[in-house]
Amino acid sequence: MSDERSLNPAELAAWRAVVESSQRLFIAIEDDLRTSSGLSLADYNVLVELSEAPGRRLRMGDLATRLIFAPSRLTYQVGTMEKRGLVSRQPCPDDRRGSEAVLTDAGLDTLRAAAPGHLRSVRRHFVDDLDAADLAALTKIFTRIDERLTAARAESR
Amino acid sequence: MSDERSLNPAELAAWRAVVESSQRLFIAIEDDLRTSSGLSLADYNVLVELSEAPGRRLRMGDLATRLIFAPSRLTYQVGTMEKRGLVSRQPCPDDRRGSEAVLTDAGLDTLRAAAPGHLRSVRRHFVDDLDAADLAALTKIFTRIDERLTAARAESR
DNA sequence: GGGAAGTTGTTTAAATTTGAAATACCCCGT
DNA sequence: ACGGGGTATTTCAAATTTAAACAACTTCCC
Repeated sequence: MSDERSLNPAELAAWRAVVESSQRLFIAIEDDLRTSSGLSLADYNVLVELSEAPGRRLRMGDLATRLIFAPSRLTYQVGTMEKRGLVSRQPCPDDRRGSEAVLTDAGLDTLRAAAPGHLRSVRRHFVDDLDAADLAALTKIFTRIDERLTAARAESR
Repeated sequence: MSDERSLNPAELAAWRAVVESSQRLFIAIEDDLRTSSGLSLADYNVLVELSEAPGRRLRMGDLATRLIFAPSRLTYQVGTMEKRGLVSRQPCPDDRRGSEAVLTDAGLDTLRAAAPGHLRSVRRHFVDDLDAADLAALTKIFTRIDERLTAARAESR
């Protein structure tokens, strides 16, 4: 647009709205999840990813990528969930460096118990405020941003 | 929409797109800021808030609210910035319980040095992908979400 | 085959974030 | 003026996150 050194008011307003509101949104939804199920959003997302994966299991690296977690963070995260019996860890059959996180039955039960409340929370704080056009716009915009980021990341290697 | 227990595909797609992409977006922009200026996004935002405040100073509580920081987190954050000479802390004149964070000249210089690069980064990863309609849509949507959250928070007290 | 080079995960220590409790103070009603 | 009930910020310990250094494999390429 104008000066490439700064942002015009419309650009700045959009950027600040996204930064601040998304922050508050995630906090509100995580608070709901914590009080209704005792799970953190990270816990929940691990359970979702594993439950959707074939064999209810994923390589640590895959899981880390999907969750956008640094490797050591995932090691810790899965460690705490293992202690609580939600997942177990198994050595990877074909690659002995690797290990897999596996969803336990208890983990699946926990997810099933937590999901309705969480989805209700997402609906209440997010979806209910939006019409179909809004949803489409958000999906388009954030998908595009993500593609660009991925492309940029690929370049810088 | 349909079943109030879950989300339909369009709703789920929008939610996941926002969660994942915004995450990656913030990480990318913070990485840029870190390498170009050595500041974290939290550092930067503190500097921005103080620079825009009358007298370049804010009560700790106000600052915490604007940054969406828990009080003790802000105490720590300002502590590290004080060590680096970016801000100073002064007792609040009219309320002896309180203290104010004050932007130092060095802090302002640091902000001025960091801002162009940061804004360029925001432009590159975010603004450049969007047209005026996208920006307006984002501003509208996230402002609405924020209003609802604030209303909900007010209710629950 | 042998080893250099690259992967995958974990470990460690340090930095950050959280949450509860402590501290210091304000303000209102008596 | 005094007590009780808030409010503002810090302190402290525990939990989480990060970054760097490792250990154990795999892969490539000769």
